[in-house]
Amino acid sequence: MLKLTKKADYGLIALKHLAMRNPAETASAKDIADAYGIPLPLLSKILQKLAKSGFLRSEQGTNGGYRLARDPREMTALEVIRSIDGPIILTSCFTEHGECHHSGRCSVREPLRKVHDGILRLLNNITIRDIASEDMEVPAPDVDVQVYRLKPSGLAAHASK
Amino acid sequence: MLKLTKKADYGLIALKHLAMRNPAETASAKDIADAYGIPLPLLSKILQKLAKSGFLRSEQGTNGGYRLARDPREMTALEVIRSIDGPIILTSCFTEHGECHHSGRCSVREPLRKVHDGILRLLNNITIRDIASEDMEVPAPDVDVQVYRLKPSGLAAHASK
DNA sequence: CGATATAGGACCGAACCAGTCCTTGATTAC
DNA sequence: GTAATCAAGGACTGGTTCGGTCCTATATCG
Repeated sequence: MLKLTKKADYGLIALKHLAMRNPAETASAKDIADAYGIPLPLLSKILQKLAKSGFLRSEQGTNGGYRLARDPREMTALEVIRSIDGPIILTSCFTEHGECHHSGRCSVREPLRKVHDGILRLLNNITIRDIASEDMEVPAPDVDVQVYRLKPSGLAAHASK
Repeated sequence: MLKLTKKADYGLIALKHLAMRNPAETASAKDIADAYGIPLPLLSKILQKLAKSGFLRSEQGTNGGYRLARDPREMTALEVIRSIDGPIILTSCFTEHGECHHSGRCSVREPLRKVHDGILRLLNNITIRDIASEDMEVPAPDVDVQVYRLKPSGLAAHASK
């Protein structure tokens, strides 16, 4: 039902945390876990993944921890989420490389691919730096270019379970 | 991992199917299930839900079945998905009504809300009619307004599990 | 009546998510 | 050298959700 995993959340939180600090100092997994109430062993694995994916540089030993490996402006939410959760697949009809195993029968594949690409684009246009900058009141321009043509009931409507 | 459920897929497929037929005739759940290889009892419940949500009108008895209850231009993918899968919540930090139970600690809530709204907008801008029109090569204009500013590696990159 | 429909409750296996536990190994402080 | 502090990573578990099946009840037409 179109939800991000908590791991992805935690990963973004951690990266934001690191992006807002002096890049010279490291923060340990425990520091971050404590700061946001995230279970330490869980966060550890997320940070390990982010390190392996090249977002973080890790330092072992006393006073070790993690620091950003790249400029936060060069880390998109899309990359981060993909590195933690794996590829984003809107519908099982296509993997990120395409191909539906249902052959030609899945008639909504192409329309949904548009949505899929739109979501990727959305996530790709948000960087860790955007997230770390406190005043997201003025969002990245091209994220909000689209006309907000919702009907009054649109977003407020709430489908009962 | 940001995936639509198969139920939502099936629901969209069914609505598209109905939208492309003569609105005077009904199609039974079995017809649709057979046409797309969807398990009948599963599809039945989806159609029931869609009927209860006002997308379909159902007719029981021999030669019964389903027909669209409204103009397909007035049914958005967002409404359909919500009616089948329930509310879309990008992150557990906020329900569709807002409110994070982690109080102030979840620092990425606001940035993610932008993504969340973007996705809703995306889905809200696609109608069943859009999906049913075969030539989606020319997509709804405001869905694709955004600049496609992906780095070369962007969409192709594939995060290993 | 009997065939064909929808309506809907109960149930089940598999997958995945979130989280825990435990061990290993590197680095620094003492 | 030893202890403390850190990351690395494998194994496991409880819970939830998803996808799907089964079965019964009810409505409608021939």
